[in-house]
Amino acid sequence: MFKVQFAEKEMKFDAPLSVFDAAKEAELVSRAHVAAKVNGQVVGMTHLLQEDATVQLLTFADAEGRHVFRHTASHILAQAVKRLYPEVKLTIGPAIEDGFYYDFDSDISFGPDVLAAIEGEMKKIVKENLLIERFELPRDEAIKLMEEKGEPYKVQLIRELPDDAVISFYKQGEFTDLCAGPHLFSTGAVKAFKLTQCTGAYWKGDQKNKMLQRVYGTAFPSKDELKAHIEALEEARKRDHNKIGRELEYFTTVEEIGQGLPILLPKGSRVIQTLQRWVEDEEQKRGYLLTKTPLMAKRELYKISGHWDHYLDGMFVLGDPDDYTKECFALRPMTCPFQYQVFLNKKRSYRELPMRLGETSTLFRNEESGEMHGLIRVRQFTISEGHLVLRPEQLEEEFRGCLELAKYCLDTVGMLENCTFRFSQWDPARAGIKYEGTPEQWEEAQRIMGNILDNLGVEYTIGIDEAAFYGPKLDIQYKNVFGKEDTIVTIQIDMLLAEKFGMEYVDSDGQMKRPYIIHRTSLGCYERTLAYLIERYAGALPTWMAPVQVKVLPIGDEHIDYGYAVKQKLENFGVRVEIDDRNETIGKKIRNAQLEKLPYMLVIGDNEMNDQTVAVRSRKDGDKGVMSVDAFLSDLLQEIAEKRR
RNA sequence: GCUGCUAUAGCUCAGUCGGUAGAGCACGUCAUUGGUAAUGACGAGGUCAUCGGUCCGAAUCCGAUUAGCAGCUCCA
Repeated sequence: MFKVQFAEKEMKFDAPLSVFDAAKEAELVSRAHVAAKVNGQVVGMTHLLQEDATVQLLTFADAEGRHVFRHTASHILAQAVKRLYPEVKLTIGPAIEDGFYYDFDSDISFGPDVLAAIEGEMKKIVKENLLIERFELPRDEAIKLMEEKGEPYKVQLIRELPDDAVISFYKQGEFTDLCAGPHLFSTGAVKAFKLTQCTGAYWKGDQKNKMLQRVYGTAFPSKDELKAHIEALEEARKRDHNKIGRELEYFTTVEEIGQGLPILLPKGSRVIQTLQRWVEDEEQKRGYLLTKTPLMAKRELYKISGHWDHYLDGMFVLGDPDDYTKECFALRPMTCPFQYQVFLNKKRSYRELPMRLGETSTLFRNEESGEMHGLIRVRQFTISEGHLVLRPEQLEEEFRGCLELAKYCLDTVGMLENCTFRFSQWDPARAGIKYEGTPEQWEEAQRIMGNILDNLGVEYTIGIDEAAFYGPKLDIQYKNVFGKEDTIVTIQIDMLLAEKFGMEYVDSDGQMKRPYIIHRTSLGCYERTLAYLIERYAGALPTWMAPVQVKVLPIGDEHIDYGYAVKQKLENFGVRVEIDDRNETIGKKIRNAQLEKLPYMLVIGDNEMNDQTVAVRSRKDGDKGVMSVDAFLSDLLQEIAEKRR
């Protein structure tokens, strides 16, 4: 006799039975249940219960349930591929955030026609409603089975499993795959799926390995859900900054200038200027000292910092890096060693610390050709860079200040709610290769940072092997419309560079001490931020940062002079105004202004000119009625000052 | 850098079987003087990304390069 505790009720059983049967006995099971959690572990509905257990039934609405569902979809994909192309070798095929993929080693490339054929075969497999059975094998038999099936990658995976690993397989019809599972009960549940694309991906994610063919897909329990998902995806892609940023004339690129070197057009430049002035003012309020340091330096500087050894490939070098009979310069890929010179300018006292240095800093990084993406990944960019030189006891307080500033900036522009935090740590396996310093230094810095993050109540994930070569980071991450994540803000503790540059201060006891350094950004890279803002607001930026805030639309020629007078008045208060004095109908002018997504239109005709008023139309709410210029201006300035979203 | 896709007017895109290029928008001129998402007429605009090859003939087929897109890898 054993007890099974469901959320709703407790059941007692005499003989072992499956989760499905137990749930059936309890009258809890429905078609929607795709898997279960037994004592916290996700299992399939066929999992055998034979002792006391807590069982939570999972549906597609649960993240774990979705995962199981889509993992089965990936097996259906693999089965279809093997039916159509038996010579293709299987590798791995997990569920991911919005779907699943499977990597194949194949000589033929999976173009649209091939994907359509595979989808057709998958439909058949779903219709066949094959039962999915789990079985386990000892290692040698598992290897033998996969060798017989001609799956060398699977053999390799089995060989790499730890000694105590359970080696399980899942079989559906003629198809058997090495897999930890769990899976659905049968293939019939995968009612709606779509293969979305095929791309290359390295075996085991390593550039040195063979490139495989990765087929991406997504799956849902119903066609309606699939359709809704695809529509939502299309909707998101309409916000793609790379598309509307060009259409709305924020930026462009020119073949002759080169990859990763966008031209910021007047609108994009104005937004960045607005953000930059605001961030610089905000930093000034928070005690930052402004610096302006060179964009390049001799190779010797980067040798001291370690960049020459660690990141030469990523730098633009002017001259022959190996010819020591001549000077060799390199454009800067970061600001640290330049800004440190400010501290090093004279002997420093503990009384001067914390020293907060800020700079709107342009950097150059020679990214590989396939890495560039619109304004998000570029070769030249400008960041709100800063370095804080600290006494050790100031570290936590100053780290808090940096985090507060970053959160304030991200919140003000409306991005904070979609940010995630990543505690980026080193990988001891790459000590001495990617990372400098001793394990003791790393453990110390990571311990301090972990404590600070915990004390501040920051919810974070841990990213192993994501640290800088000189220390751990708190990276604030943001996703673009394709779901791809990049760092927008970073706060880093550096325990190495101060030593390399011989930075020290005279402490209260007269002893020379080594300072801690925080590297940080307030709003990150302006180009990247602009890209995310365009996507966040679908091009309709909040009034305070909109490149054009107001457009004056005179109805006829006789209203143009008054229009210019209104424009002038607003401009006197710093408002960014344009006037559309073309010989076009008012309908046309409104349409154009609406498509430009600017916040306010002021329509002026006889009535407004005679009464010294404006007819206000907002992009959001349409016609807002007639009001005096002063009343409009006063509301507008209020909105801008509050940085209303 | 790797895998796949793409490149025709400023923009969005047609262009059939290989026979020397077309629309809408934008732009210019003229007419029109208007009231909350497109007034009308006319006009100008292209070495079909670049270079090379096949062919009597290439926007079209092939190759390379450059640039753009998605993914992988990378991201101080």
